[in-house]
Amino acid sequence: MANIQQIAQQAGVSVATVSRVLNNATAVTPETRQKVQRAIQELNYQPSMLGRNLRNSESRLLLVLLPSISNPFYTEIINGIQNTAIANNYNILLCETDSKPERENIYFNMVKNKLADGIISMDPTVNMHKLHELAEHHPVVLCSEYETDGSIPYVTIDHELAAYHAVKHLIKLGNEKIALINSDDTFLYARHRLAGYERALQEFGLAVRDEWIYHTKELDFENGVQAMRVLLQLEERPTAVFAVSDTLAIGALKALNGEGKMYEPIAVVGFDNISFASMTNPTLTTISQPMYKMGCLAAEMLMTSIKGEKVASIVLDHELIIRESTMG
Amino acid sequence: MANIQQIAQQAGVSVATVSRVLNNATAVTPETRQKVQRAIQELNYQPSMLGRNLRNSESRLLLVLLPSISNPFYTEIINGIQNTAIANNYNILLCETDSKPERENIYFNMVKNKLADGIISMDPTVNMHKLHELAEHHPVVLCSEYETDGSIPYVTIDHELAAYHAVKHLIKLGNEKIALINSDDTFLYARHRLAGYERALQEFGLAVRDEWIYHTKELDFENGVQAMRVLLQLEERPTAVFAVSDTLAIGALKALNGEGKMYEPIAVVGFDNISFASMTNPTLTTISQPMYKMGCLAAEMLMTSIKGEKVASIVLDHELIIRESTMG
DNA sequence: CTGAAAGCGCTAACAA
DNA sequence: TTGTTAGCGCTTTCAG
Repeated sequence: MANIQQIAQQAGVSVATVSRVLNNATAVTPETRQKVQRAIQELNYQPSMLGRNLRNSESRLLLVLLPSISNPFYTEIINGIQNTAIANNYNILLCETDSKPERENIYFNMVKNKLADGIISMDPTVNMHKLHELAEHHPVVLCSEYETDGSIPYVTIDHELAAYHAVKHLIKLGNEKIALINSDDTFLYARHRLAGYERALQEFGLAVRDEWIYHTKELDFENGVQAMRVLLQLEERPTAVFAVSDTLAIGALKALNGEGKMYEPIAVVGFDNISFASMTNPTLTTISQPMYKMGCLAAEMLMTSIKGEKVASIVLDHELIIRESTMG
Repeated sequence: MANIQQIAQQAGVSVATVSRVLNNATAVTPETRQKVQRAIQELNYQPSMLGRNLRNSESRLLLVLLPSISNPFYTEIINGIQNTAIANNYNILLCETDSKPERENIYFNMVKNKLADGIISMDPTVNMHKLHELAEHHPVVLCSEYETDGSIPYVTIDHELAAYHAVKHLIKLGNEKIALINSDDTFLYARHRLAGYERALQEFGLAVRDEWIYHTKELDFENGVQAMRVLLQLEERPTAVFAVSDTLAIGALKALNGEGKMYEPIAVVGFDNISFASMTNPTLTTISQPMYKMGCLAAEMLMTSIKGEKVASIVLDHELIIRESTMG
């Protein structure tokens, strides 16, 4: 692979001139430009980003941290991030942490090392302490995650309100025994959704019973199946379930299609509106987050932050999508 | 962020010595090492990958090209790639092309530019001509894709044989009218699966009818719904369907749960064994590819190729997973 | 065992 | 308008 020296030689100019043509910064005579461009053609030259980045100390690469790409929730967000980044001549790097601190570290170091210009974290399992440390000297944005007290800018929805709406919908349908399939409540979103669930129940004078609140370790389908099975065993069975993730809700539907068949139907509401949610039987009522938009905004915020400007956090609206799983 | 100079100064040694400590290549006196390590601690130093990479002209980054992360088929493969890469001190960069040539180009350039050391392509829509051009001078591996005549090493299963097994299973169940929901047959895997479908039918003296072969543009659920609807309209309705992707098959099941209810049940076989496949109603019979292993092997092959060694292509075994969708 | 210095490919300040 | 040159942060040869 040719370098800028060879192009200069081939074109009979200096490397500075080649660089000028490359970045069309200052004026170059049309003839000179021609000569250089021909040389570039002939040697099939591609400027080395490594050299350029080292010199400019920027990489135009954005890191996107997520626990796992297996949750389809992230798909649309990533689309938004990617389109926005590319439109601004940035590229993104998808980084799966698998919730492992070592991996997280690798990616944090890439930012510290200038191998990437900034980071968008969508990982609820992230080490917030380390992230704050990183954020002191490097651009960081939280997407769909946030910290109330935090100094790191975020884009999210109001999880408490969304959960409240979901549960209120179930109450309006006449349900009085409503279970919650929640994830690990070390996560802020889990605590907020729990709060929304409780607020809705209390507002309508309904009982909040511990045995109706199930915590899962992860968000896979199987966890939802498991949770629903336990709820079905209860002496006092709930008549409706709010799951904090579509993947869990779909697992719950699966359990209802199996052992649940012998009981009265149970209404289910999920969260995220993943594409599979309209493929299940019954189709799934769920909360839709503006995922694409969240991604776009997160990318914009990060790029603004890279420019050295301050950015403000954003809270977006959600929407309740009513489908068959709450239609009896 | 401190650089190697400052560490050298702080420790009262030369930059060369700092570099030696960093890479513990040649011997350094314990005391000197101590001094340097203390300086590194004090200044919270991280060596710049940019500088290091430029000097070594390697990045220890592997690019993984895929059309879209929305197809869950890729999830496990990526896991395999990532685990293998990290175990060998490499990192991966997930690159969604969205089947757009411009994006493809961006990523190819990253390799040409030495911003990445090699590329694993899982994108059936990739421009093979350009990929070959890239492969002349840079390490490239195909995963789950391949070219018969190609000079690029690949890891895959035998798509023709797998399709043959899937269709044979349907025939053994007594089906004589078997439809195929295929993707765009500009893709090699689509042509191979078609060939397997035809071979099975012919072997049992069954008709291959054009109207039973449906081509979809993409692999989303909706395309499967659409395809099944069309097949249900047919005067001579098939009694079984083989879809070349679980996403399509799940869409087909959806259609069968809807308008298909009025007809006799239709058996369905998918392809890939994505995690959703056991969540549908009925659960989906499908071909399972050893995805995790494919990912591991692809990564190993690429790293071998980066070392400058030759690598041979690999064909792995598949497996038929029988579930409810072919159990009447 | 350690240090001085060259150089990876590029950009930009300065000079001509 | 164009060329010369320093330097981004690092590794590695070559001397000492």
